[in-house]
Amino acid sequence: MQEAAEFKLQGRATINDIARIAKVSKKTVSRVINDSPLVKQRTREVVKAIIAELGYTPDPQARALALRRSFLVGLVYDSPSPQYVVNMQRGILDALEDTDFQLVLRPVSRTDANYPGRLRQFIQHHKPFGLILPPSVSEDEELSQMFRDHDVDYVRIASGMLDAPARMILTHDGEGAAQAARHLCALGHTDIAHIHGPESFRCAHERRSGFQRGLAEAGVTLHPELTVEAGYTFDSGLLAMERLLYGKRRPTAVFAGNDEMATGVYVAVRKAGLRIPEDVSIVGFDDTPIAGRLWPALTTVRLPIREMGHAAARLLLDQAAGIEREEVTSFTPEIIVRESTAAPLR
Amino acid sequence: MQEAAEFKLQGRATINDIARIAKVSKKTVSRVINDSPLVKQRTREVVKAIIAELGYTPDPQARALALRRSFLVGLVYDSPSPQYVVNMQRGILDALEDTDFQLVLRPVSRTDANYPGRLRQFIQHHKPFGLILPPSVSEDEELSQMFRDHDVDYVRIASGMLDAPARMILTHDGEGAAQAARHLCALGHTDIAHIHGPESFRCAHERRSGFQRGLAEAGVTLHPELTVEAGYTFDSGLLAMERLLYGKRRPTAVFAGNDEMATGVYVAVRKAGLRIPEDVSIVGFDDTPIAGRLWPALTTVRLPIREMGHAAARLLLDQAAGIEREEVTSFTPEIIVRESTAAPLR
DNA sequence: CTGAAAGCGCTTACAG
DNA sequence: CTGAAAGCGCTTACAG
Repeated sequence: MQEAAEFKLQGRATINDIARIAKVSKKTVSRVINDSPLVKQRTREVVKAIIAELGYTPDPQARALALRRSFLVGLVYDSPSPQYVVNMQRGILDALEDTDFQLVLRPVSRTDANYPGRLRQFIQHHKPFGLILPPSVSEDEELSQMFRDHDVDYVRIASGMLDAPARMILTHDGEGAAQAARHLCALGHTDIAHIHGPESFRCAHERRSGFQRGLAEAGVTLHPELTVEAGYTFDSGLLAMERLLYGKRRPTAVFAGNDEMATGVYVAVRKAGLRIPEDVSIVGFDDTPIAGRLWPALTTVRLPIREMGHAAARLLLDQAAGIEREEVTSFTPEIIVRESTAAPLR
Repeated sequence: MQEAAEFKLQGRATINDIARIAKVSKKTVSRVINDSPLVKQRTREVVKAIIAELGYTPDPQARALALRRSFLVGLVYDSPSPQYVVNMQRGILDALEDTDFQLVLRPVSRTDANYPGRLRQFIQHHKPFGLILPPSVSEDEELSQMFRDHDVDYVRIASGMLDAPARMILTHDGEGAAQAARHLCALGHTDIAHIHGPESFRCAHERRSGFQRGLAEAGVTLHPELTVEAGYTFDSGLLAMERLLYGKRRPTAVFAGNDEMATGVYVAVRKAGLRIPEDVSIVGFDDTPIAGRLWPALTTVRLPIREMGHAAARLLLDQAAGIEREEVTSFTPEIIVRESTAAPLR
């Protein structure tokens, strides 16, 4: 059996097969697999050649058991926008392709008081390799503390510097919002409204203050009665816009805190019998696929969500490889002018 | 140490802790965990009580190694519609919640000739508990054969009876398409176009033939020049509609094979300066979230995608539990009449 | 109905 | 630079 296996392997090869054929110990094979420097160059080459020849790949379950750490990367999200989630998934999968890591989905509800408890159970039980946290999950300090306590790697995607550079993907949401403001002011708008996301999302604040800053540069002020809070969802955007349309001063332009809400704004404007952009100009945020599918196509602030997901996963792989990282990875959004904005009719 | 652990466990409890405290062997604890009938009632109760008290849960990595099978459920998809994918994920996650199973994402490209090879590598390597296959991946016979050869459970979601009932979620796409036809005919349309999905998708055939059948009932025929193929994507839907609008006979109503393409149809109609539904009535298929976000809201054939995902995951859990299933699980779509359809102006 | 031993395929101190 | 032994936390025949 021992000898026969050298020629014909039943099933997949194991570390023992490699060791036997290479005439070294399993330990040495293990060292080669794990890129330990403590292996003689010649030995390493021989082992690698045999690994390649047999198409051997170490069993992830066995490694997980021995390392007390699985090869799962969890995406923990509570995003109300499905488009955001899909794009992020794509980016992460791009980075994880051809690695041993698998992406697992962990949607959570921050309104569920026990959501950190459920997550703790998940990490204790499945010992994920790492976690990726988009907003607003990324903004929960207690959660990150818990991950550190349990020694699990994570990357936070947020619009503020909440953590060490190696654990952060920083997005300059404020700058993107300021661009939206400059665009609308340049067109000549002065009665400008802003529908922002929920107070519980930090990026909602960033976008609002960036927008205000941009307006201020042009000498325009954001009136409180033209500033309304919504929930980053289609329905809440629609409702918020209806409130604005029937308020005492009707805006000629609206900046919605994300594309989902902007989509709701479209419907409210249409239902009121008004035209886009002639009667109302609309700007969104994110540039999710829906932006280009609307008619007229939505002018929006593009956040490269897929690339952000890719970068977050890369960061996790770097942490594992022990690569130190001093500079923070950051993304600055950029306005994409389409057809939903024009000069006001006056 | 041995004794101390009885009172204070460092880290999480293991099967050894349970066995020691219950004064039985690990094997007996293992039997209780795996619901073996070969345990005396009294013993089972004692062990279960201790498991509950310590909040013990068996380590998935260790079980995976011993069972040669992991606790991952893979979603293998090539759907061009992101909304479809998100809904399906939600349904699967609903069913997997509070189980040990994790959902992993395996997007594939059927145009990549080596895609079965990549999947084989995944199943050999990660030994997933089971796979869920929505269209069009579900329609690949060779793939299913490979899964059977490798002894991995799977569930196919398709519009035809391609497999054993225990491995199928059947959708009656043809019936849904027939409803769309009846709806348009009842409104008085006779010049009706159909933009169908790619020939490589079985459901595209089903929808087309069901639509034709529905039209035939009302004595309406589907003219070849009003039948065009597209790719189930927004862009392809837009292009297809433009071809129809500038063809020799302009339809008063269009049935698009999915909502994504219907969204493209909206834009083509708008760009041509025509109104919805006055000049052109539009019907979609799927009832993804975008249907309700369009203006006017899209009349579409609702396929309960989330529920289908849930049912597929349930089927997988049933297979694992050894539950035999004779009847097939099936879903019949239903038309949701919204605002994008009306009588032709004539 | 129950248990002692061996094994799943890796890695981790510990020696040398 | 390399190896023999023990261990990660489970399950699987095999006995009794």
